[in-house]
Amino acid sequence: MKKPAPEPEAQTGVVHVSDKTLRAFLGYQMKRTFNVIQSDLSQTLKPFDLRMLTYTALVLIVDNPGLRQSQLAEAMDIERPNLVVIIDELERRDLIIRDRLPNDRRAYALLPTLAGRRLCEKAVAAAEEHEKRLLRDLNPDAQAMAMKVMQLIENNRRRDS
Amino acid sequence: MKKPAPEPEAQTGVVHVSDKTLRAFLGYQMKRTFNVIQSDLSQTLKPFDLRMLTYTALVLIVDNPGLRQSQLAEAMDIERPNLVVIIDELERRDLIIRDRLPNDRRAYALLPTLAGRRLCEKAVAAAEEHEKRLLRDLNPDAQAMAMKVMQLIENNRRRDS
DNA sequence: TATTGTTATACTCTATAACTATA
DNA sequence: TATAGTTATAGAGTATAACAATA
Repeated sequence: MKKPAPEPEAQTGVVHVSDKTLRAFLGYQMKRTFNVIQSDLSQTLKPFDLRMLTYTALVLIVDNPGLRQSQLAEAMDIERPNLVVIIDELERRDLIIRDRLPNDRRAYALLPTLAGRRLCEKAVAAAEEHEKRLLRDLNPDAQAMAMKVMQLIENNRRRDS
Repeated sequence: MKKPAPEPEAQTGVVHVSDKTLRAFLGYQMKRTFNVIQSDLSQTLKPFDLRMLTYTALVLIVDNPGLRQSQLAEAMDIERPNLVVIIDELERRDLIIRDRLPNDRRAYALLPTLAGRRLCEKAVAAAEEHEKRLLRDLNPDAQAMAMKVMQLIENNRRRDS
């Protein structure tokens, strides 16, 4: 983070953020970085006709066959109503099925189809490439550290509201 | 990251993500973490009637008086049309002004008002508290490392598209 | 009475094309 | 012809309340 010349009406296109402000501004860098990951991943998943949300849902169902919608929504950190259309889409494309639980007929067990598993495998391989590209400058220690930092932040989530 | 028992139809509420999948899934943890930061910051900014976008714009204008809208949009990583309503709102609340540049009458210099500076100061102080809370388990080294990781990822953004 | 999935709905954020006024 | 800001608009993603079926 170099400091550009602080003339007020600079036409350079370089925007200055003071150290004080930046320190108080985790969300600023976080959002920029997430935008990069999100748009890169979207491009990567386009050939499979998957978005980040449908991809995430599919991966989690393949990894956790029998998952209920409410559990999946919690894992994806989205509200239950918003998951419905995602599951609808995956089911319409015969990538997963909703299987009524015999012991609780309110809920569905979400199961991947064979086609779902196959598409998932290909999409995960592509996503691995995408991540390798984005993380190419980072040694495994730095990657692990970044993961740990994110998990710690998540654990400090507000309990209220 | 402990491994929960991998029974397929677990009712435990714990969702399993295999190591292989997780490794290929930076966006998954990133999104969860960003959600936490975003919703916590939104709560924090509510008393000031600011959202993350209006807050970011205000901070950057206070730090870079005379900025043009196109520069600000680039800094915020959003499209120019989407910035207009944000600037409209800040101007309507007399937190900033649009000042025509005499040498290029197409563009505006964005300047904070006194009220804008004051609100910004208070909001930044609140945001600092918010960040301290989320980062309380992290030593400065880990924080700096996480920042560096995010910047490196951002620098690997796709050039195409 | 509580929970699962659902519908409807509203709001925010994002992305694109086309316009205006200036350069 | 190109650029800065704008308008209009469409599409994602998100959040909440209310409902039917089931527990």
